[in-house]
Amino acid sequence: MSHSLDRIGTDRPPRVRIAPSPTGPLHIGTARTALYNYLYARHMGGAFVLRLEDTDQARGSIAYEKDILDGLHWLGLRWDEGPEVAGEAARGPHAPYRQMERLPNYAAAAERLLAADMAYPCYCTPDELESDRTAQEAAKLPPRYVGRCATLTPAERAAREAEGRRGALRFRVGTGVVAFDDIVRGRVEIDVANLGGDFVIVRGDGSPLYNFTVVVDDADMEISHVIRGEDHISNTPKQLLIFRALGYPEPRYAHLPLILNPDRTKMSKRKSQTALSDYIAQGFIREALVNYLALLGWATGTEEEVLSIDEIAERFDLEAVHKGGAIFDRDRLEWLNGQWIRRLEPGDLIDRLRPFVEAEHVARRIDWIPSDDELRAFLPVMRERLPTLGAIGDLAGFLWVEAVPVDPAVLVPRRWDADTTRDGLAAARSTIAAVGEVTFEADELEPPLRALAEARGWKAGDLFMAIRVAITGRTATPPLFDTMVALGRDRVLERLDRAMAVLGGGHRR
RNA sequence: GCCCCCAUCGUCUAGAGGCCUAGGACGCCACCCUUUCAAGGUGGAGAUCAGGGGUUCGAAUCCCCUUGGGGGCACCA
Repeated sequence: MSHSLDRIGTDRPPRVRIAPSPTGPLHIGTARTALYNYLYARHMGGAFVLRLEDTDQARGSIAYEKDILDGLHWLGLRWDEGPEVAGEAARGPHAPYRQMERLPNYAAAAERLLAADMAYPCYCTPDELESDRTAQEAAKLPPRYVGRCATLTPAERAAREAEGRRGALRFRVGTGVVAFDDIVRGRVEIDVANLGGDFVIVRGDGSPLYNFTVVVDDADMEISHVIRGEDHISNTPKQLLIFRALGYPEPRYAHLPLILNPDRTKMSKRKSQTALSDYIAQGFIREALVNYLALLGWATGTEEEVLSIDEIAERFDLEAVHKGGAIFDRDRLEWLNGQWIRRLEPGDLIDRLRPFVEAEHVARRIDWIPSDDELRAFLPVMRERLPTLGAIGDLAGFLWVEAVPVDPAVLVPRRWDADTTRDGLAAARSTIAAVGEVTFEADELEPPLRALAEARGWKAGDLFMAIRVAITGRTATPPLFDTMVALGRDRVLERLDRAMAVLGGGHRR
């Protein structure tokens, strides 16, 4: 029994799948698993299937389903076969791709198992099960189903049914060792005795459970390679047993290392940001996320670091995937995000910035929304200063507000006092005012202002800093002259006046 | 408790017996560039390859043990 049946033809193009459960928003780990499946399919010229595992009706929701589908879409992971979405019909020869619509398949498979006595009805109550478990725990034994209903006679079953009890269906685990050759881990062997006894495959209410549906569906959909998280290793023998009981060929398995919290535990919502939608909302772009995720647990073997999804698919090799878990390193993600932002075409960057600019407006952090032309003009100095798209407000928000708050304490440069600052700003104002409205360019602003500083014996940096704070309200900004151009002559002069007013009276002369 | 898995700089990793006095990247530090902030460039600190035994002329790479870490043990997926 420890020998596998025929494998699905290894000579044919592989069929892989991602099978998310809509019980939460798309998790970054699920996203990576989906990506690896996608990459493997693309690399091998196989098919990437999407299946929704929605049998947990208590926890699942349509909102989560949408979040997951949108997220996968956003990442650019197009599935070759999958359920209907947003009015679009289901795609692929194995429809439906939603488990709640495949119930008859599970019922038929369950019937076969029951008829062959490879599964049996179990009438144990939750209370009985619970007390079994506590007793085992007290005796320091591993939790396991005691088999109370394993040998019920037809008469005994009938008696229970007559009492109105609805039996769950348990799969007979038997004895022996189940082994499989994992593509990333090599040979894995697990003694059936450690599976926790006969396990439930169909609930008392007739709904099927994960370890059962996954096998029925993977077999129906002719999935050849199951690429999933390492947390599924202990489920594999159970599933293999069902594949065999049903007479289905076994897929090959590849168990991916987990993505970890900084403390090396499995990445969780409690300790890390796990929802892909949160990363999207913060302004990470798909190119960076895909690039980062692909390189978390796998490497090209070369020193290439910044790669597009196509370049990655070209190089992808499941056998080179790591065995050890990897901590999610946000700093590295941000670096890659910056790399990719700088690689975007200007028009593309503007389109992607749009929602973030609008969000700033909605949050009333800016007074109006800049036009594409305004954004485009300032793009060259913005792009290398944006770690994420969401940083746009911090970086350039001062451009799109009526007035900027100026703190006199930061307005006065370190080496200057209030009087010098007032003088400097006044002098700068007339110098700037002298520059023509039409030809208000960075090239024309810098020389006269430098000359002014020199004539007055000021360090150019001090003068520039005072102007910077006066017109932006902050000490760290894009280059000053580009900033003045973006603001426009009138607004620069107006802000200088306002800043001088902030400094108050104390007329000197 | 039981079963399974894993183990190279702080982090992601290269490395598949001699090319390794262990390479790259992020982060960190310094310098350069520079009006601030970034970006970019150069350089630096940072790993007795978890520890101990073997095998071998030779081990980060193969084997064993120990230690450490993780995952799983549901009528969740």
